[in-house]
Amino acid sequence: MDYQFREIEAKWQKYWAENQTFKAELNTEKPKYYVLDMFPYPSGAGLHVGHPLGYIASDIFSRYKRLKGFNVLHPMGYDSFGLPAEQYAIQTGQHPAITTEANIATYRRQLDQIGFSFDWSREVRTSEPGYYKWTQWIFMQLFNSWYNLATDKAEDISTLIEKFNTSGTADVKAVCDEDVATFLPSDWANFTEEEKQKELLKYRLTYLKESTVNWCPALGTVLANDEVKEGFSERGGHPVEQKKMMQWSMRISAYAERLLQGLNTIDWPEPVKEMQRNWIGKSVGASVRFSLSPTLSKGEGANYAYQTADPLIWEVLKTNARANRSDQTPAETELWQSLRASKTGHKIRRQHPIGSYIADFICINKGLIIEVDGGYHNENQQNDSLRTEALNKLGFEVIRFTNEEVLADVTSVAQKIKHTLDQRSDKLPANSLSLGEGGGEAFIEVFTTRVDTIFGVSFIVLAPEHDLVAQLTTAAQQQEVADYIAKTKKKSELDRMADTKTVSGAFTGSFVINPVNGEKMPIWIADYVLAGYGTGAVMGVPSGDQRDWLFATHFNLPIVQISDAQQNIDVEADSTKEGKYINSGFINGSTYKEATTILHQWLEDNGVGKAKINYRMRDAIFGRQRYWGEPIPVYFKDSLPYLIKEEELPLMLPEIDKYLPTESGEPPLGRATDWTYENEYEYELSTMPGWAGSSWYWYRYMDAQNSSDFASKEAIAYWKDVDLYIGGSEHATGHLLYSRFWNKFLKDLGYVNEEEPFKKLINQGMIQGRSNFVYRLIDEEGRGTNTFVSYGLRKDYKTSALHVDVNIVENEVLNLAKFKTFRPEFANAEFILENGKYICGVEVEKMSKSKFNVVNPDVLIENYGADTLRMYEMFLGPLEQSKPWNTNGIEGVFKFLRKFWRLFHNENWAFHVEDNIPTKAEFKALHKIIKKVQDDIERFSFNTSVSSFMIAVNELTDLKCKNRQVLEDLVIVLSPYAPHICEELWSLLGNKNLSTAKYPTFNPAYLEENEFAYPISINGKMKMNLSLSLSLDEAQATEAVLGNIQVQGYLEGKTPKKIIFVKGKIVNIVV
RNA sequence: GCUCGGAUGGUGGAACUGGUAGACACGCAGGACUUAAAAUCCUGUGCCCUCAACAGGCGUGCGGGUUCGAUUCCCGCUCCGAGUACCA
Repeated sequence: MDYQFREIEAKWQKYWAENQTFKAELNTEKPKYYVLDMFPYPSGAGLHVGHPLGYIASDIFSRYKRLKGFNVLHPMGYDSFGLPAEQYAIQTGQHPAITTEANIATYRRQLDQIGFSFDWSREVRTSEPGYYKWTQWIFMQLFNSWYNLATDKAEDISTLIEKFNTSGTADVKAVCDEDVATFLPSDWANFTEEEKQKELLKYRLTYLKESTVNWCPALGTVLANDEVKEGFSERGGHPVEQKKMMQWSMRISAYAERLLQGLNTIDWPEPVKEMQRNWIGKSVGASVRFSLSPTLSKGEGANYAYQTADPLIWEVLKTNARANRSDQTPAETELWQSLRASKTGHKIRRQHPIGSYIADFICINKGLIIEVDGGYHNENQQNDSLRTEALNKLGFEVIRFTNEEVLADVTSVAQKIKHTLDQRSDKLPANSLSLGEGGGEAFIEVFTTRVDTIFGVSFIVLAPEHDLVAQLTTAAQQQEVADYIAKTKKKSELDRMADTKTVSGAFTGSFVINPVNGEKMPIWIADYVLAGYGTGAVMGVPSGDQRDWLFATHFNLPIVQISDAQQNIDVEADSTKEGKYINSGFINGSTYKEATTILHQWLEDNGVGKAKINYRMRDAIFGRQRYWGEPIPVYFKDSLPYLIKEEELPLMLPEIDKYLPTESGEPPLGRATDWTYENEYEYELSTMPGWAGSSWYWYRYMDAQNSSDFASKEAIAYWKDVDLYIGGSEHATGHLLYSRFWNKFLKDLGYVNEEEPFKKLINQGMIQGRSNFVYRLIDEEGRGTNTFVSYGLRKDYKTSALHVDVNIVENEVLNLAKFKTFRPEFANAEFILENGKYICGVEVEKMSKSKFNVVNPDVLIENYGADTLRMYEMFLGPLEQSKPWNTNGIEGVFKFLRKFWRLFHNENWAFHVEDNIPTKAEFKALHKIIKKVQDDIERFSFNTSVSSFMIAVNELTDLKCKNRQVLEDLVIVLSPYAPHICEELWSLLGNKNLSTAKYPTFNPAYLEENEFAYPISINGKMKMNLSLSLSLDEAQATEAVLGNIQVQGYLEGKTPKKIIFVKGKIVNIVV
């Protein structure tokens, strides 16, 4: 029988499914090998032709590894939560679960007919409660953890509470919010439960925080940075704006350094690692504090050291403070008597301006403010907590006493104050570098990677959004600054990015002092400084930074040369690190390295800065205002979040009437009725983002049915990590980074064993569309006619190009009959042909329905079979290379499989093999392919092995090989690529279980030759071939070559100067 | 701008550590079989000169270099693709 691919493929697919042929073994002595594909989102369009490419490669690899004796885990599942199903639900009212289910069925059918060796018993779906239970469970672990910098890992929150109990915040080194409080164990003990929870939330690895988010009004949800491309949503291309919202976040920044270092330990494509490095964005530099210089000169200079107030309202505050001092409440007067003149051992001031407030009492060097409540001064009537918060921000701790307390027992109040002051260190801890540190001086903090250029600073620039801008702007500059900020806001993200040439900015009217030389320099705002990076403030060094140079030139600010190596700084900035410093005070004459070291030390010693590492990576937003996602297992009590109990998992997604946000703007979950925790507390209404379910799924495959753990300890210990992960590079900074983050976290908590989840990563190239065009003739009035001109002749006519369905074009030749039925108006189409054919134009574009360039794998399988599709997809080119989809060569692969089939059959298509001893040539052909295929697969060069199969089959056909022994081995070697035909032939050969056969052992003896046709080249140019025995050494070979008549002819009597002989490779004669 | 890829016949691509450039396939041309077509099989196919063969010349984006020898290594450039972006 001829090659009947349809019957053969159906038969073996059924056989594999019924026998669970590819079920990974549980108890085995075999070494493990875990091959993972990026699981698909089951979209309504069905499997895209790009998907099978990676799946086929991983399937070949898995089947090959099984033949090599490995216990292979090769699972598949669905990332089934996501936006499209929800969009569809909004439009149709259809529950997303139903759409998802239907789509999965299509995917499964399509996957099955390609003949993948997946272990379907381990299938996962992220939208199944049995799966998302564990996604929620991991969320809970994150909520219950903090990142301890001392041990450099995540720990249970109880270890933090323990520290608070025993030593307060003193020896806590954590990755946490910036506004954490500093307190003593006694303070902690006095915190209410609410206050404790509020404080702990600032440390948890998943936390609730007001943050600026990418809000997409059209989608009604928040998007992660990597889901926004150039100001538009990646999905749907809707505009995205910045908005402040309370949001769940993941403290991925805690892992920045480990995520960066881990990249050096894994075998991933360099571009992906590079993208992750850029995303993490580590910069090594220094933070420097520039103290604010008082703007008022009349006598204020003397007060400078104690200047702690907002410079703009200093005058007002000072006057008010003076008035307050002469109009004290009885309690204040009473207390002042006990505190004044260092009676407590600490210097305390009363009615002292701080920021835009006046503190009742303050000890500046301890950073402590004492407030007596119930006062009747105007400025004290503000909400106390607001005031405390603002003062905390400035770096001050506030303790409060009521009037009654003070009047009742002033001595005990004074004692308490003294005790608190005694306990406090002189400065606030160095890690809280906020305004107010260092005794209360106001300053602007900048981050720089070139602290060595600090003597070249001639101005400071703040982002227009910087917190201090309003306070720093003087009355005279008020209008200019306000105008500039308004202008910046109007500019869209896109404009701001496109317009990097125009220099713009505004002077605030205020000044800072450069700590290294005491020089006074102006504070500007400009939109080239970004609020979201570093501190939102930069020091302007025009001689060393081109942007600063442009800014200085534009606004006539001084440009100071700071290195003897800097050149042409009147034309452009020179950022050289060479040379010795000049005009640079105490670093004059030193080199870049020396200067940096000296300055780091100097900054630290003088309390005005320190060496600092900055990361660009922000914490990941972890909430979407969407329905079709994992509910966050949290409820709110007194507006603080609490976890539900572990045994209450999974928190099921509630049924709702429609899938839109509520009228009041709440997320869709707000529509759920009777959906409260313990019939009392509101649940969190946002759901988890798309990446939640995919950030740990490879562990679920290890033990997919487990109901008591996300996977058993034993399964995790055996399978460890993914040995080979194949997928698209579009996940480089999303999925692949989040997965590494969760993996490290789970490892810190001891749930998993490996630091990195994916040992080797391969990116399959993107499959682009390949569109075909016809050229419609245009008449004099510019209207399209019904006549079409072939591609080669289109230049002679006036035509317009039209997309034509690629499925009615073969090798760029249009099928005229099918074209006439393609659209009704083409029924009477006429053609101007070349060589009797209509040739279509070709262009590579994105694959889309509107461009008629979508090729459905189902059609190819119907026409050629899965084995042909599998081999053809591999034959297209290197796996990692992007390429346009093109079916032009598929015939060749199909012919190859028929030819292969014919090797096992006689002229009458009857199965026929012979049991004789293989000839030398047959062995040679076989062992060549055995070696070639194993080498190719190990280096993921699947396209070249397809070529080699063709060569092998051509050779064996020429040799008329019918030898059972040879053909049997050939079947095994080909089976990972074309499993169906090989299974059939394997069983025709009388064998069973091809998938557990042993890959044949390569024997180099069969490839040994005793002669080699040496290429003889003269001066490097190949002239002829000469067959010589491989046993000849250099002298013998040289003699034989020079003795050859033909060689002598080429030499034309010249004497060779030198002869290069490389055994088995080449002979080169130099004349 | 920066970072990372890439550029080889009419097309997809091969040449793995510097050693016969163009494997394998598509397409094209010619032939066999056939009444004919399809299918199948055979032959040829980088370009140029030449009736043709022999022989020769030129050829891996461009310009240099290293080397007996470069698609491969080095320097400089052009173009294409991807990512990223005023990151201090």
